[in-house]
Amino acid sequence: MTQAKRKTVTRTGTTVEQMVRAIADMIVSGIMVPGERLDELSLAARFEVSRTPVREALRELGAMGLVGREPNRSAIVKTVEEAHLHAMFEAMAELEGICARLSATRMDADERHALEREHRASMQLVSAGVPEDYAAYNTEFHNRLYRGAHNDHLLELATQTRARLAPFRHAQFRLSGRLSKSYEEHDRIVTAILRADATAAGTAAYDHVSIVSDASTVFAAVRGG
Amino acid sequence: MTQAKRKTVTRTGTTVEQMVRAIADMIVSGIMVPGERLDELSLAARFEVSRTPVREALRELGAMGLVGREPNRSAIVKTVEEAHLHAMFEAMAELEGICARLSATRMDADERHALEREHRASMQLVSAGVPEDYAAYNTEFHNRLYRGAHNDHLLELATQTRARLAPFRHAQFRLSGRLSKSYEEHDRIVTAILRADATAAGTAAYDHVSIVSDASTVFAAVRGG
DNA sequence: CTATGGAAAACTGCATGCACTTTTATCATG
DNA sequence: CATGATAAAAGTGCATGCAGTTTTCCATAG
Repeated sequence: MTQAKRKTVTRTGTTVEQMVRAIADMIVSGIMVPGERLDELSLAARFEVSRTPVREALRELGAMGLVGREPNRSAIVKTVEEAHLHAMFEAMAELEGICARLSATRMDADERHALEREHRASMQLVSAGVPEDYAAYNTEFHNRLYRGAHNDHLLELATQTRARLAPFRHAQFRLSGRLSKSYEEHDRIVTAILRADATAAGTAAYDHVSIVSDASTVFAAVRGG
Repeated sequence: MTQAKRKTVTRTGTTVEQMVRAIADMIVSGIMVPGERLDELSLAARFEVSRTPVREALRELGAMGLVGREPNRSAIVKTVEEAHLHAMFEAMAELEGICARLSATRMDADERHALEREHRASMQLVSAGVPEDYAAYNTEFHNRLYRGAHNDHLLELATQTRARLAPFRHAQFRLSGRLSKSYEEHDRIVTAILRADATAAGTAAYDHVSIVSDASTVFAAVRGG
């Protein structure tokens, strides 16, 4: 019974997958700082497994771009330096623009209704003013846009890029006034999509991300050095 | 000396990396067919290593999206089903469009000259009519576009998507007339970029990929079943 | 007090082995 | 002849161990 340790009940997947998720979370949530070393032995101890699954997890995280790896050297949390950060936000803006543009013409009735309903409901979150709650809604809003494009690969690219940007976008909703601004920007996107105005939707989404980018780079500069 | 076996001289990287490249090549070049099982023991024997590095390579290939993996089951060469194939080509077209659009305004003088020079030189390849040679040039042409956007993340997304599509684009240059058509399409893109006409460059690149998509899906249908 | 050399400690890369799961082959039964 | 049970074979998941590389640390020279 040494090597059976189903932590939770359901489809948590294999040990390695759990670790990938756990480590990715730690990186994305900022618990692990860029540049930090991820040595196999410590991680093995931490997760109470041997080095073999740790190595596989690191390999996968490397392929995901979250950690850097070179031969005979410890894996390190990837430093997303200023330049690349800007590149990622720009790419994100383009991707969101595409998704919104496609969503405008491709979303079916249910998707449109859901989008509108949830968006309206989010007004309450704005007045409540709890950044964490709004952040959670915001993620779902954007995912809805990605899915609405009805293109699995775009969904994958957008999700992946968003995950990598997460640590740098983390605190943006704490900035005063950002919450209601965000709502207004969402509103422009939603309205355009409901009108099936592809161009307007694309532009609105692009601008929305660009603004977030500006808000976040300040934060990144403070935090990343 | 059981475990030292530097195959070639230079920076081939670690054993695992070599294997990743080798297996990816086999998949991408069609030597391994979608659905084919990749069992660890056979691969280990084939590459004359133990199962450990094989497992890591498969893990990475899984993250790259080239092979499918589920617990306690052999990895299999991923079948890119019709639907997702279309999605990937569409995403590729969007990405190329963005890269070309950005290239039009961002390429520096050297990059523009190189683009023009290589493009002109490729005319010889067209008349020579060797599909393999033109395919190699073509890859470089597109990479030039991705790099010209001066955005590392877009470069990464485009490269990644292109790699996954490679198997389905493989035989397209064998289609009669495709070579010179490709050259003409490239010409439109190059001309627009040299004029710094972002919109035209974007559209031309988008159309170029869309055409390749049409040419390739036929092939994919035949090949993938 | 800073630079340098080198040995020890720490860590990675890979091989091997065992437990558990899936697949395949065998065979009895309707 | 098909069918379902079941045991053997094949294969995956992970632990452990050893060889080789990198990092750390401390003594010694400048």
